[in-house]
Amino acid sequence: MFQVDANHPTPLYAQLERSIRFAIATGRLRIGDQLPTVRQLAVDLRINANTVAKVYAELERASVVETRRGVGTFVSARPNEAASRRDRDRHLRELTDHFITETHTRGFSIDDVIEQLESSRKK
Amino acid sequence: MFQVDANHPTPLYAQLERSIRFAIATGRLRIGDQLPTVRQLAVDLRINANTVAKVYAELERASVVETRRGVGTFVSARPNEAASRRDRDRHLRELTDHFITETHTRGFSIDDVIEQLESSRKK
Amino acid sequence: MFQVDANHPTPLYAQLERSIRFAIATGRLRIGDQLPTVRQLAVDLRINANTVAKVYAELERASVVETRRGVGTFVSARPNEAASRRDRDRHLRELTDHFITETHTRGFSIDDVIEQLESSRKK
Amino acid sequence: MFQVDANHPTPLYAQLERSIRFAIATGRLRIGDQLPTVRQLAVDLRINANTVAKVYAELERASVVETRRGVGTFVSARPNEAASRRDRDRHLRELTDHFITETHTRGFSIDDVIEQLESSRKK
DNA sequence: GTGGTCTAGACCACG
DNA sequence: GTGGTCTAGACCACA
Repeated sequence: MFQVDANHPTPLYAQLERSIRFAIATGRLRIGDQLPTVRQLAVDLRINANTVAKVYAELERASVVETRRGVGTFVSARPNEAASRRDRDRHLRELTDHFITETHTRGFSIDDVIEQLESSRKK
Repeated sequence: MFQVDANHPTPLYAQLERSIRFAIATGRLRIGDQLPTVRQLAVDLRINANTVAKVYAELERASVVETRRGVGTFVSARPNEAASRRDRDRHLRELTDHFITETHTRGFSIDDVIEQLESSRKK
Repeated sequence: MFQVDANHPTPLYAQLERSIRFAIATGRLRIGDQLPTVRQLAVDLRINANTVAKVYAELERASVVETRRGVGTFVSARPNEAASRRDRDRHLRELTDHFITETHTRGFSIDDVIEQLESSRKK
Repeated sequence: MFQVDANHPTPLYAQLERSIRFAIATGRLRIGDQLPTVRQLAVDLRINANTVAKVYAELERASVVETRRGVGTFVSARPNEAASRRDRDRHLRELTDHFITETHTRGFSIDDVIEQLESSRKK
């Protein structure tokens, strides 16, 4: 559901927070949906439970999620659709920029990459 | 020329390294081009010169740039690609497949991605 | 455990890196052993903690040590030697021939050298 | 005659000074022998003439060499034999320590190295 | 004037 | 308490 990479220089908590916010912004998580428990998510992502708890707390402070004691954590925010569109664009651009950088490091040009993607599209 | 954002949770040095690699990947920096001096770039980006120096050192370790003592820092020639054509193709396919999966998880189609890549190529 | 000399013209970080690699090469540090903490080693050697951290980071990049965040730094398993027996032999011969030439230029015989190597092995 | 390595972390001037002192200490350069001219040595070693000049000046200040204007630079020191012996030992030890570290980095044990050296000795 | 090294000290991420 | 990041500022090596 969410992804974090311990070797990525971005702090784990920031990766996770962003990942959750993005899932909500794009509708993969909707208002009222329950998030995984702190411990479960920590196990799934192989990170420390404190790190997950910190992110949930931060999201609660921002009114993005709501914690009901003894029950769980739920999505409370109503994403701003306009902002979401901008977020999507920005996010796609970041992903592709990083991909371009990474493939170039390994010796491939943008043209190589586009060609490969087009052949994937046809399939 | 390069961009970093002190408020972004990704470390400044990682942002800058990526930014430089991206400039090379997209052809805005070419082999032999001189990079800004350590101190000048530090002033431009409003970050510490040590942070810039760290990035240049890291890029030199990776043979992306070459420093000539007392002269400056330059984009170095790309190392020879020793792998066979077949290995290269397989490698590119792996990278691309991984990228498609990642973007798809986030709700982007292959067409979205190709469009974004094309726009990077034009710059 | 490790030695550096602030008056030696070789940079401290280079002295320390070599010292740690030497300790591993001679078996005084083994796979899995924990290295001193950054701050402790800085105190012991009377150098700045950043200098130690730089060395640990460099050794990690070279896969010589492994750091576990919030835990410590450890000697990592040696990467698999992928080269064939034949290539390895040739490589070792090249290194050794170069070394013999270098020591001979400075007036040492092969016997002198072997004797010195034996004494390192015993430690 | 002398060796310096621009990629070695030790400053060029220190490498060169040491190299010259060692040649004198071991008798490869004797009292009255002429050293190469600053410019010639700079060309041979592919370093800047200022660096060579700086070393010669330093050696002159230490009365190791003597410069006769318009003539050249000559060895003036009488090496201390006892000190020279200690220097030799220390030097050999440094060389072998570095060699052990380097070969270990490339996956060879001290035993591998000794074995290779012994086979070279027999030839 | 270029990059490189080192320091002292602050603050952060993680377990 | 562990390592990581960043800063400000000093001094050095080299061209």
